[in-house]
Amino acid sequence: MKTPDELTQLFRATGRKVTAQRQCIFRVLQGDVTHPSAEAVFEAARRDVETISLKTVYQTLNDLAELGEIASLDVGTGMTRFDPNVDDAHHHVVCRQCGKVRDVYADFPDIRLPDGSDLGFQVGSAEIVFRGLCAECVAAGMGDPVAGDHTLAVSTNGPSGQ
Amino acid sequence: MKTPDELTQLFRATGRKVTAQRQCIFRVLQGDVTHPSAEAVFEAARRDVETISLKTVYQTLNDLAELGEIASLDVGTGMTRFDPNVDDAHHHVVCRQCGKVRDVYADFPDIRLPDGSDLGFQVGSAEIVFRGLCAECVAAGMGDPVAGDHTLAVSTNGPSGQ
DNA sequence: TTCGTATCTACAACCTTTGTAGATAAACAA
DNA sequence: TTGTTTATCTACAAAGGTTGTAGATACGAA
Repeated sequence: MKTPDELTQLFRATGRKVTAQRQCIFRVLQGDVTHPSAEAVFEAARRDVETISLKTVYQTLNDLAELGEIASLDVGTGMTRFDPNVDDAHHHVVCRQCGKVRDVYADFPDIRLPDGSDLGFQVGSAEIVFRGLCAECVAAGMGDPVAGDHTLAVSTNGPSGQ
Repeated sequence: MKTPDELTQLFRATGRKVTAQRQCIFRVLQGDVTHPSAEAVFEAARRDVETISLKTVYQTLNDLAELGEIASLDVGTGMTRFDPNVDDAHHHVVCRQCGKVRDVYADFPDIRLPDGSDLGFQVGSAEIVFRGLCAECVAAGMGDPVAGDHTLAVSTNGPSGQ
């Protein structure tokens, strides 16, 4: 994701207006590695701009995703998560217990559909989601990292796949 | 997934009752490779049992998932998809345009988090989702298989990951 | 400063999924 | 077969996340 200043320019250049609410969201996202939900961005932004509305957060996040400045991913935690990191190809690891999401910087050059197994699909990208328990949930004795493999998900909305 | 008869026995053995509605759902799922949504199962089941309710479909699908007979996956199409195939380890390919989901039977033995990149996570499983355009959408001229990589997702709810 | 227009907030609606209540029917024993 | 228990059924409403609408506001260029 670009810096708040660069995003300001980008928004103006694309016919969008730059408001205090939007700049606040730019700052909130800057350097965030937690893949926050819209609600989480809302909570954080509200600490700066008390009157910001959830709708504005959704709108701005969707604009940023449309511009390719952030990626929206659905990792099965019930809500869309937003990833400001779109510059480096990466995958994700998700905690089955608390829903924590982190980037995985590892290259898997072999992830390619073998010829004949594409069922006619023109495949453009591949994503890997690792599932298990984060350190905190392990320490809390949440048990088997595989057990209860229920209702999970992954989905990206980056500029060009990853 | 087991056969409808085997599922009938399994349901009884686990203290569940077997109704005409449930057996209808068993039959609908049998051999289905489309990864139907609850709504799709509902539509199909209603052709057999006109009075079935959507709630019953959700209830039965959740029961089947709990028993490990089907997997629920969230591939970012907005609703949970259900996969009767839980016997073979596999991954998924998703059409960006129409939401079609198909199984991918390919083994990727290298999909493992390198030491030190797990961020403290105890990883139990990994899923790969391939995204692109299905043959029909390619024929319909839906364009770039990568463009508009918006709002996608993947999530399994199998018996023990994959 | 002025004006046109995008954005704001508040509120309601949407969609998928789940909870509740009373009616119904499966399972099992007699 | 009949009766009894109890899970399941349908219908309805509600939850949670997300998006549409309307009028008020404020950005940004002249």
